[in-house]
Amino acid sequence: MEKGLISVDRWTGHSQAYFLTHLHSDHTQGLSSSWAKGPIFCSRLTAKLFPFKFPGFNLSLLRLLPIGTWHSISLVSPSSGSSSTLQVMPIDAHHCPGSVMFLFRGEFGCLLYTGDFRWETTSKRAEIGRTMLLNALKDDVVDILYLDNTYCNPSYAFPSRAIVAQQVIDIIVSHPEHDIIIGIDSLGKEDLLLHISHELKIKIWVWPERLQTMHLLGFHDTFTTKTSLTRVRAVPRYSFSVETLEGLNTMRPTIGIMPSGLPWVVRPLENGDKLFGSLLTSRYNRSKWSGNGGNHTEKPNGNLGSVEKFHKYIYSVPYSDHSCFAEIEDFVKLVLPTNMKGIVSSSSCYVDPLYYFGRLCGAYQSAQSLPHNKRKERVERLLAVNNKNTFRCGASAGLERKRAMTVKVKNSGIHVSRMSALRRKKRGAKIEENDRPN
DNA sequence: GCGATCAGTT
DNA sequence: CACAACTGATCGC
Repeated sequence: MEKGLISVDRWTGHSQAYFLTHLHSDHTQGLSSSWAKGPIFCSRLTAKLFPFKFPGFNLSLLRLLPIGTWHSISLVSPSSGSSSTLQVMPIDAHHCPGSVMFLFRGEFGCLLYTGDFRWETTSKRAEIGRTMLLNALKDDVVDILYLDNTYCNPSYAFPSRAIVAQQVIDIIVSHPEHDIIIGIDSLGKEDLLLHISHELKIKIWVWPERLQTMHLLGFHDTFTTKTSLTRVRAVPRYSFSVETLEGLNTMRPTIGIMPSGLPWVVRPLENGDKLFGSLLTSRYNRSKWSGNGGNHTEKPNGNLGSVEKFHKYIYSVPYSDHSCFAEIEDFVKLVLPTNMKGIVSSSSCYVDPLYYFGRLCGAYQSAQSLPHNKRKERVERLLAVNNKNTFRCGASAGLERKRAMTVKVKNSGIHVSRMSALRRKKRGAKIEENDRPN
């Protein structure tokens, strides 16, 4: 079976060029310090952060692509030996530092791979990104849009990060005598922390490795590893728990703030436009929260909008680095691709973006009715993408995936996974199964 | 030691 | 219940 000439966020196969959208670990599975299969194309900031994540990596493999400009890459078809030129433009994805989308064009047509992205309409930076994309697309039709469909369901609605950042300020200001703990990952949410620091004129504690990352990002004055300098600390999300907060509160009054992409599901039939979400595990829900009567229902901060207090020490705020449904819709309307695919299929509930946005695709009907779309097949032979979205597997893996295949629920657009819980994790089995003629 | 896979965490 | 992102154990080489 012919392998893809290029790979996006996919590191286990063999390609001639590899593209990295950003440095979160679910996009670098298979990448390591000793990985050396070929050139990696990424943004300048990702390249700067790269050696910190993969010390000892052969940096001569990295190819920096300035954002917003086209670059040509020569590829050679392994089967025919003929060479072709691929053009690629990285575009700011507004997901985390260094994150980009990749716009490709070549003999195969025009592809846009968003990686993880947030498409806010309010900020200056978002406006620049929108203009950049429109300029890049002005002479092209996107044949296939590979879309971050993490929250591709109208149930997912949350405000812009700027609004939520202000909500976080309100929480902190309303607790002047408390220490503040904020859960973050190894990359991302820097803008939130900078906003807090700027508004409240305080430094923010981070753990030592995170301080190094902050320095690499160019933030030299805002962050500290000295706890005595500030009451606001950003801690690893995996060390942020109810138990942690309860332990801290035996020493000093402390509240936790979790900026989370957890589902902020609109429940129109319940409490009007109130937003609900949860950062609590089911274990905790059963064992402690429900047993603690009434505490979580008090609303000491009536003006916090969708902020939800789940625990006497913990606030969850809908600060998401992925696009909400309305933003995905805006994006699709802007790009108007001929066809599209979701790149996230790890959930037990996969929503095909075509269900919601298919009518926006110019050639959607014809693409669906044609038994063989030659152009699409050419495209798919060229491009191998990450394991959330693999189009190519060996024959035996293909058989396995037949068994684990998803089932399309008629008229719902929701594919209910039949994978066992064991096999459910990020197998990327869903997308191409529905594209292949049987 | 390394990569792949799985289990488990918030 | 759910998510994205992450850590850590284990296994085969």
